[in-house]
Amino acid sequence: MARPKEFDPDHVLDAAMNAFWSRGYAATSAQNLVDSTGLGRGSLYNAFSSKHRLFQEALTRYGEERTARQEALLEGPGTVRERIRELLMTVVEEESRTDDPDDPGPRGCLAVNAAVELAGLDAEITAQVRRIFERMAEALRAALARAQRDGEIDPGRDPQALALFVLNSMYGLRVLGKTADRRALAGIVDTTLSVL
Amino acid sequence: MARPKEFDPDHVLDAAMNAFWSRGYAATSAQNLVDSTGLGRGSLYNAFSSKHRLFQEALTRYGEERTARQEALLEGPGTVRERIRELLMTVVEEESRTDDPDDPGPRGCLAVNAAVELAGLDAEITAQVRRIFERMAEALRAALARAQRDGEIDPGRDPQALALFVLNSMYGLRVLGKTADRRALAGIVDTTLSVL
DNA sequence: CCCATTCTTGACTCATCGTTCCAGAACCTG
DNA sequence: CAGGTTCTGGAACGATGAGTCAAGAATGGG
Repeated sequence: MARPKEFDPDHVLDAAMNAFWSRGYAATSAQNLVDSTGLGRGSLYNAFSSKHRLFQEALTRYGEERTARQEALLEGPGTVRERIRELLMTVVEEESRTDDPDDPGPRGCLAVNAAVELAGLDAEITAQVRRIFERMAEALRAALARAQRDGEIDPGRDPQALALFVLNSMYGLRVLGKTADRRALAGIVDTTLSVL
Repeated sequence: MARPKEFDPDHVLDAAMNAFWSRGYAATSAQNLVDSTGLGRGSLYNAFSSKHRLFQEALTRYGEERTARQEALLEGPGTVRERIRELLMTVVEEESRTDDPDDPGPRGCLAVNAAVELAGLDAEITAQVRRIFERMAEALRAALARAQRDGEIDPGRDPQALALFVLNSMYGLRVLGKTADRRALAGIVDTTLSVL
């Protein structure tokens, strides 16, 4: 009934997501998005209406992907402590700066970046970020509650409080990762885990 | 010998600092800076050369002020645990969102905001941020080492590692503060302090 | 009290911003 | 294979970005 799209919307969203992830929202121009997605301006605006909406869709996609992956990681085999250590060490690896001077450095977490850049300035995006944060907190809470049932962790502790504590450490790593080296970050992971 | 400046550079820097703090670097326009400082465009550029340099000077001023205040807080009376609790609870208060819908929400920490927005894209600012982070870590390390000498904390622990852990929690609060409420943040502070 | 110097004001430059528009191409249904 | 519809590529739009500049005003040393 009409001409079909020539692009895969998910690929385009991935490309846009990477552009926003590397530069941030404000510093990513429509031209950058045209270049990185390969679409023409018309197609891009026809499909996504505006830079703002494109960012929202990219952030949603990021949130789905990430939280799903991290939920799977937490539900994997081994003790919950081991699972949480792996979760945090994945962040450490992602944030570790290399010695290559051409390396643009770690990109952090798109949701954290969006929170810092846009929370308070953009209610919609703030709400999206909150949903992502809450979903991650819930995944951690469930894992910790499981550890309590299994006798791995003191059942007297508040699993929700512990979950927020771990999440807080994780987001701290996203910030300190901008300047700290891998050893320092790994030490923080050790100290964080000593609470559990 | 020449016409004297009609403005106080420190006041102007404070005004610019607040503008950048509220909106971020990229989203703060030269016009915003003209409006918030009250200077004419010419005077602003004559005194600070460029938006980038103005940001650097504002960030430097922020770093001096903040680290000095936090060093003083850590060196104050009482146990080091109490001092660190007060430091973290100050952050919690700063980041606590009110129920007022007109409240633009917490602004976070300018150094953390700069790290997230600009690290990897701007080597000079990344270096400045690193200096601020390291100075805060050192202040914490000194306080923790003092607590060890005083028998308040197990002298077997690595004070540098503990300092980075506390700093990491603090920067995590700057992120989670964008969406979490005061109770959640206060709980994170409690859990963080349970390590010491 | 004049002159070299620096500061102030705001109009101006020109590049780039996000977005719109349009002419042609591609498709599906009938 | 005609007609209705949507997609494509890129030119064009008005607005705004960062930064410049020129003309006048304020200063203090000679």
